[in-house]
Amino acid sequence: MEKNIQKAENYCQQNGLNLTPVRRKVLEILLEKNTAIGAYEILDLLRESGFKNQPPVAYRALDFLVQNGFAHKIEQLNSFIGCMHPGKDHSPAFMICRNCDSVSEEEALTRNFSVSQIASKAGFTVEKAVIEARGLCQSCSDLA
Amino acid sequence: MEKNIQKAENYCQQNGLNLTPVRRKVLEILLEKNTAIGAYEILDLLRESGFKNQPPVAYRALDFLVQNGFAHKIEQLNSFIGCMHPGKDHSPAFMICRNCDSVSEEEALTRNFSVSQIASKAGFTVEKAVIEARGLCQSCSDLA
DNA sequence: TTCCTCCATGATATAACATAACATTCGCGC
DNA sequence: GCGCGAATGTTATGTTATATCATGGAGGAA
Repeated sequence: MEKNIQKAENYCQQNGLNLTPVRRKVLEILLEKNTAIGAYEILDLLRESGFKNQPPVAYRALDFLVQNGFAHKIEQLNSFIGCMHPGKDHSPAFMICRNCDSVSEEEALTRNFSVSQIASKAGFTVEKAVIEARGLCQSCSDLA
Repeated sequence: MEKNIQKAENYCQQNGLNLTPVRRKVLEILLEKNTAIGAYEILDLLRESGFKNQPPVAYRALDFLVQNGFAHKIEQLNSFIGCMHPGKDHSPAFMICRNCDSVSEEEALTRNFSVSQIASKAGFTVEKAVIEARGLCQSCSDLA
């Protein structure tokens, strides 16, 4: 995980972004889990680490992280997850396990899979696509 | 629109579902718009029609409608939209225009487009997929 | 009929998620 | 030092959603 933070810091330096202590801490929090975390849970963890804990603190940091590709919002869960490849242009699809709550990020931009293909039939220009699946992850299937 | 309500009523009768006055009214409200509507806006409209207007009233009706395929939740907007083909097994993709707020439903289940294809690579079993794109609709593109 | 049960609704309260608005601080270039 | 912009501090409030318990009404069984 520390490696990912390093990568984030490098990326920020190269791109004139300011990875301040709160932002960095939130990113750490996100990267430590493979589940999505709500803003208020993050807030609690921030407080434990001595940061201020009013809602805007978390939301601002999350905005920054999402904006710059270090995190994604999982719309179905109203929560957030760290991203392992910031900066890289990607169109993620999230797999949310209903059993263990794990969330995994897959690459959705393949020849066989493009929201834009569907959209273009309708004359729609896609700027951002949200793809989130619910179901059972590998491990939870194996247990069944 | 009245025709769609009719269809819904028939479908309910055939499937032992109870399209009560509130549920029917909420469905009417949803079908009258081509944008997504929030629960609290629905609540206001319900009150105007003489229904009770505590939050659970709207959420219960919406649960019923979503459960039975008469409506979908648009996760990015925390709001709801009526569905023109209840009962039919479908996997919708929504196109949300950032300019005019229209939301259109497209069919996502094609040979070329399956979340399950992506998921299966990861050993994930999809039970429900949410696909929502943001961008510009045809008419708004034309104006630009 | 009476009772029971199921389903839907009524009603109150509160939880969970998110942002508006304004004040303060601090680094940086002039 | 001063002005500026970016980030953070702070207070308040807005928005979305659910838990919980009470009530009512249709339909079946004894």
